[in-house]
Amino acid sequence: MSKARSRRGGGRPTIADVARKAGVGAITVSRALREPGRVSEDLRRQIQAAVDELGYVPDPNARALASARAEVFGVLVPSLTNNVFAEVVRGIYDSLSDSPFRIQIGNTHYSGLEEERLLQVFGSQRPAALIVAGIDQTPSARRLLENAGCPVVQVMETGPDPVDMMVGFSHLDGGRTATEHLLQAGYRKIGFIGARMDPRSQRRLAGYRAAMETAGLFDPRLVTTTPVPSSVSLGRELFRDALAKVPTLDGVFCNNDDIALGVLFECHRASLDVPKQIGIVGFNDLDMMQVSFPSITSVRTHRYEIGTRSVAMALAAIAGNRPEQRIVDLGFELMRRESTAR
Amino acid sequence: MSKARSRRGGGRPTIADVARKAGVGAITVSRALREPGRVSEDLRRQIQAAVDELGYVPDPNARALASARAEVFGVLVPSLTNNVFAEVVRGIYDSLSDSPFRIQIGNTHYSGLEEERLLQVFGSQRPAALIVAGIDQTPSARRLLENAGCPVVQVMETGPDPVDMMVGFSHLDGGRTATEHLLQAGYRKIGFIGARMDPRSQRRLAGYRAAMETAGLFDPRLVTTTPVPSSVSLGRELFRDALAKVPTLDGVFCNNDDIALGVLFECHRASLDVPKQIGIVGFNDLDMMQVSFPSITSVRTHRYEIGTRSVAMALAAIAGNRPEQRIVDLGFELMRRESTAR
DNA sequence: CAGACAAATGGTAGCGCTACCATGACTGGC
DNA sequence: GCCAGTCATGGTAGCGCTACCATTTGTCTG
Repeated sequence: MSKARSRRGGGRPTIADVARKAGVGAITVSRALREPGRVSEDLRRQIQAAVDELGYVPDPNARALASARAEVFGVLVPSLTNNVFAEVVRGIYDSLSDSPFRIQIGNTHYSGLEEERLLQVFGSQRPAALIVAGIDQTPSARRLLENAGCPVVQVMETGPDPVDMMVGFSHLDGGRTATEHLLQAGYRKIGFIGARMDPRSQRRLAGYRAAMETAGLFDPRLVTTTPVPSSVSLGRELFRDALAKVPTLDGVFCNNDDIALGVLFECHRASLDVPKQIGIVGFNDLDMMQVSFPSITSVRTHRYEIGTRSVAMALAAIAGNRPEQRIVDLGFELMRRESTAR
Repeated sequence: MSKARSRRGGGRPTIADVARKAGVGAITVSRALREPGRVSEDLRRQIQAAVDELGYVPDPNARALASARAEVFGVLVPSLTNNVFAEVVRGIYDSLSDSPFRIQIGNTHYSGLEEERLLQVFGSQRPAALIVAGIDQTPSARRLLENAGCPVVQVMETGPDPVDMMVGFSHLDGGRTATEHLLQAGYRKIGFIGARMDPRSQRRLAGYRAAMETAGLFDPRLVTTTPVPSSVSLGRELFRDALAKVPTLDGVFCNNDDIALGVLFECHRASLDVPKQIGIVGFNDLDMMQVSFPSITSVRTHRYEIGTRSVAMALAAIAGNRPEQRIVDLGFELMRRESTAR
């Protein structure tokens, strides 16, 4: 039919092929696909028929080049395997599954430098929006976000100074609430056990410390932390360290639920009664917390909702109506369970 | 300087700006960036200086359009929160972090139709490679993979008929090995407990069944499954169901470790001695299996390595030297622990 | 020293799409 | 019935980059 398929390109149908087949101009095909309302119903039908017949799929690269805007959401998280971020990402995916937007995830490995590098890479694509975990960007990363030319949502935490928008909650309040709960339950020698100690963990620790100081019970020897990535087995080890330091320990607030589970298992192993001798509180409230024996008190966080909400805000901003509320605090909920019921 | 910044584009430096500043042709800049060996050292240095000074970052969309090939790895997994796939994805990310390739993850939600849709979307970008979980693509999805025009790696499982390449292991053998271990330990009324029951779970079940039939002990009432997504709490519930059906149950092979953990907790709650009254075997060997009390026997799978290996094979194929071994079986390892030590 | 050949560089012409700016056909008000 | 104001459609000119094909220079052969 055509006298010569162009040398490059895989011979896939282009918008020009569709236009020819439908007997319209290329630009009308483009419009029919992106702004159907601006094309008469007749032509729309013809074009759709041509699209179906040819199996035409628009080339997103050409689209991005021509419009100087890629239909991509850039998402930056510090870890892919940590269930917490996986849930946020799942929320983002589910919210975007019916939209034309693709998603590109970057793994910063909890490194500010890596975050900068990824922002550079992501920015070069002119993404439609950026969603980044945390509020502690390096100055250079912050500048990249400010100049990204697209909506930016910082997630997981709230803070006073958003680049653009924020969805999260106060980790400091979460830590304080968890610790106050232990205090109210009558525990006194309450330890803090934390792994990784990223900025959010630091703020949970700060909340713990505030509560303990208010009660006049803070003692630095009660705090056991490590920069090592969190795991259940690490929770067990850290708990043993903590007990070695302070044998009279009668409660622990754990950085997260993996650590808490490790503590519980070690209590079983050492025949320490939970909650009688040791009270345990976790953070995030993973599904297993309510099932364990005994079930474990934890601070429930709304991770999936953080993902869906951040997308909703970004989409609104893209559509031109930026939410008037730029900082959304989704809060948390203390789930009281057997591990602190004494 | 330039008489008029083009109306479109964000005013970011382009390859022409770099070329002008370095006093060379645009194409030479392009080469210096992509095939440094073909440009003299002098020019390379000049060009690098211009790139640094201008802060030039190539536009991946323009690059993809011009070269009919995007530097993107498309990755299709059925779930983002399931730790198993998260580990595979982490391996992929780590292997690709120093390469120019970006990664795009698609979440199929265990749906063949969704997989087809995503393959369509991914294919429209002309990705550099595709990595897909599983070997049970729909005929239409399989056709899309065959016509993708790029290396394809099917991961998680091995099978007889790869689209292109495969990295995984035999879930059937894994299930059989786990069950045989329980039999050797002296358990007789061994149940199978499974959630989600995707094709891989089905094959683990088939392995269980094969082992039980060989021993002359298979009984359909020993099998308890549900299509519901897996979780620790579900494991607990399914175990109660299984016990209600067969009160003399003395062992369980669990679909995965979440289920196994749920079973363990229910045993604690019901004061069933593990391993004396009930033997438990999990699948995947998550970190917590070795820490739990008692520790849980599990089939260790090499998820991270599946990710790294699949990338290595794809990169080799892109570089033009397709591995001669197109099917790589990474095997598994039975980790014997307290939960079956009677 | 002519001719052949490789290495280094550049010019031109798109890749497939959309922004921008016409154009023509209507509609409605006075 | 004329003019402004819509609406539907199309043409043209790029977006920023690279494939392809020169062109130039230097090096080697006989």
